[in-house]
Amino acid sequence: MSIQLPVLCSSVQTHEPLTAYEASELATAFKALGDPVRLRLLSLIAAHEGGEACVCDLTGAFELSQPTISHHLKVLREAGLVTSQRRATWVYYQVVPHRIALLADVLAPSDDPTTRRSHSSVASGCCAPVAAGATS
Amino acid sequence: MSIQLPVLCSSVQTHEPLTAYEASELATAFKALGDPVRLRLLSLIAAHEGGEACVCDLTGAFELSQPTISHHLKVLREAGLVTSQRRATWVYYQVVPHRIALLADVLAPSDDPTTRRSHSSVASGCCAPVAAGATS
DNA sequence: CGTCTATGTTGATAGGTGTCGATTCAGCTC
DNA sequence: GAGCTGAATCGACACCTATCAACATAGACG
Repeated sequence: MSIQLPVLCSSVQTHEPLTAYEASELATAFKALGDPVRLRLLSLIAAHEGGEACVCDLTGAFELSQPTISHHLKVLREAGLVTSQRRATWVYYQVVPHRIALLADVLAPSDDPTTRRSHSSVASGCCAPVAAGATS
Repeated sequence: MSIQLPVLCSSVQTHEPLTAYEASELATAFKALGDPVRLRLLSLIAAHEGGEACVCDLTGAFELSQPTISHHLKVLREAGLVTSQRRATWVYYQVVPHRIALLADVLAPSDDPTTRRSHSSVASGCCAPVAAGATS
């Protein structure tokens, strides 16, 4: 259900243009970010105590119905940007930091590789496809 | 015609959740990135000699009509991610590096502010709205 | 088991988006 | 000015998406 996002060697600002495949995978993630509600959901989850939040913590922040919030969370989940975890009656969502950091790296300028931010999973898996462990 | 993108103090991964306004402005930019064609256009322009490319350099890379490419370039331009410049018969597009770097910063983890990437215009204008000088 | 609460799913609908062909516009060259 | 080339715009169409109300599902609790 979730996509596989390749770890990239090229950045948007490198001399190596993105391949059609890379662009296609990345676009799915950026498209998920391309909605104000989902951006706020993401930051709300990250800002919430313990780095996780249940749906009931999130719906209150919007004047939207619960199914709509649930829909947006599904989009984020299928883009691999968050994971969900059921505990008792509640479903808790957490962000996937390395996934978001990967997107940041794609956008970051690459003219200064020495100071280039390196994130564990990103650095270790460069140029190799990495299965994104999203929720089942 | 172009949007104003505020320089943010909060990141997606901070304890400060995005405001509705910030999220709305950012979403416009991320939405522009949420299409594989536009992502490739962006990287093609950046990778092109001199950091700029005319439309005729770009259309050849896709099996899409010229109006379609022109449409995608317009979306990128209105999102403030590229600027255009007419020289003689040709129109040259260039990326707006600090704008893309700003998006990278929003996504980048903020738990380590000392190593946080700082880009000229971003760092200098923190928390103040910055007019994005896109093409007229 | 029945009920209650919290989430997810479905179906419907209005509006947005990507694409193209046809046309128009801008600037060069003759 | 006429004609040519590169690029933008327009109108139309198919497809996608955000949203809601209604319903279904999962687990807790009596």
